[in-house]
Amino acid sequence: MSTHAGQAPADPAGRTDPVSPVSMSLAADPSSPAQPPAAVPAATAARLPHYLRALSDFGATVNSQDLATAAGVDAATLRRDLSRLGSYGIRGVGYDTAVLSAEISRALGAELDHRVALFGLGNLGRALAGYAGFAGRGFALVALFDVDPTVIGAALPTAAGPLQVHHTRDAATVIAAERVTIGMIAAPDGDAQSIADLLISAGIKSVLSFTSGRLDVPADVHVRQIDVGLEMQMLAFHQAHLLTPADPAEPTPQQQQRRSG
Amino acid sequence: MSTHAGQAPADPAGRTDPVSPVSMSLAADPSSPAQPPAAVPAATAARLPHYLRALSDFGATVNSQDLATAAGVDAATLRRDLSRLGSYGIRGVGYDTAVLSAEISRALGAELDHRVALFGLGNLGRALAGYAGFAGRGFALVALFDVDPTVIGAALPTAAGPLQVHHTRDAATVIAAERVTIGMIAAPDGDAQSIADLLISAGIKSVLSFTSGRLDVPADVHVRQIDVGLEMQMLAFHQAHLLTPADPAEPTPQQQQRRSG
DNA sequence: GGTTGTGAATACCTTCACAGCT
DNA sequence: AGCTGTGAAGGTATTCACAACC
Repeated sequence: MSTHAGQAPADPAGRTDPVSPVSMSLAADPSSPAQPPAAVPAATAARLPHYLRALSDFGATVNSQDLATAAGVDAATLRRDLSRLGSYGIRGVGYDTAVLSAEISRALGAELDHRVALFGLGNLGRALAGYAGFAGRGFALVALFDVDPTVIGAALPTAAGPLQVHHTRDAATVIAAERVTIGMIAAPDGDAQSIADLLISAGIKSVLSFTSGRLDVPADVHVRQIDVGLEMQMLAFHQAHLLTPADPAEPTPQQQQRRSG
Repeated sequence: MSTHAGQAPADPAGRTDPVSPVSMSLAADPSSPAQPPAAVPAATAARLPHYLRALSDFGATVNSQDLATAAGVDAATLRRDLSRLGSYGIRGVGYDTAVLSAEISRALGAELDHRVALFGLGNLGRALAGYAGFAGRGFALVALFDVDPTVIGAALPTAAGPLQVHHTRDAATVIAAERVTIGMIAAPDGDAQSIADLLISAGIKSVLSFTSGRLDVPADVHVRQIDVGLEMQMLAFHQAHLLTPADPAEPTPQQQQRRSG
């Protein structure tokens, strides 16, 4: 995902993609009378993590222009996005990075201490287990599952220390005991749906899957999929049509200018 | 990314996010007089890979409703998307899966035989090297790079056979010799920009990075980023605001109905 | 003077609904 | 009868531009 002329970056969704249309708020409850707390549009929500990361590149304060550039979006878009979380900017000055970080983190639910279970310990699964980025962003990897008898029971190294591998069939018990809130699926494509079913019946509402097919889940379960092949196809698309690089919504704001080519 | 009430799936861009706004076509060449071949909007482009994958679930023909459901989008959206590639449907019948696959593949540039170089052979890099999905989708992994002297020169197993590891500093030469067209970065965050610089000077226009920070590249270079931590933050957001699951553009169309909760 | 927050304008995407083809 | 392709409508998101404020 890049943008046009080397200036305004557009999207996020990018990954892959472009755009996700559905906003996310008022729809659910027909009984709420007045106005719901506010409702952050999906497009904005997708950019918040980018802002949070970009914030770490700055000192005590930032103005919208600089932060937007670092995050790969338009300054006006950034200001509108942030204004949806509340008025945390100071006119004539900019944003206090500490305050803003805290507010974005709060909006992202960072204080909820999410506990993650990982299914599938092949190459990718092990790489994920070793990923150090979890703890730093408020996620704890607390359970590992696989169906291969040669790894079950073993203690696998993870970024936060070794963790014992359970059989997938015991997932319900372990998930309850470990108070898991997020499931990650790094198993073969063919096993994904049954793992998803299992997660659903265990009450998990958030799933991150690295598999390819579509997962069939109830409407209240949130699935995000990371598909390397799909991302590559998207790059191939842009390579094929050598057009002005456009950012497919994807969830990945991108680009700026710099060099000239 | 899921959708609301358990019915129409929305987005794609998803991954990450919602939406990418920029379309992609006419902008580039001010010299073309009449109408450019057409121009596929970014939102549509992001969904094409999903259609392609969904197509493999069907027999000789499919109608828009079934294919849309399988791909996680609205039937009208699918029809409009496909109509942008040309008129490959048959009224009263549906789409011929073979014809449609071929057309989508062509639009995605599948016949271009993309050659991929991978930078960084840690856990993630090795997992990617072993990823079997490349060949099947028209990508060939042809070069491996790292800076660790203990792996350089070694032959690392990949899905398509062992490949020798080169030092990153020799990338320019190897990229030219192997006619690489796509670069994948699985190195530590701090090394990403210098690798990107190197790719750019070697003439690479498409980059898929698994790092976190923003990569600074010229406007004609297309970058897609896969950031696991960011995806997790997005899940956390939805978990925090237990709203109607909305699909963040992301580049990932999703969901349908099924069970009820 | 500088910068935010936001009304208004614009662009884009999705969805409806149906004419037209098989 | 069935289904695609698309005009038109509706909704959402981005961008401009400026008033309010520090």
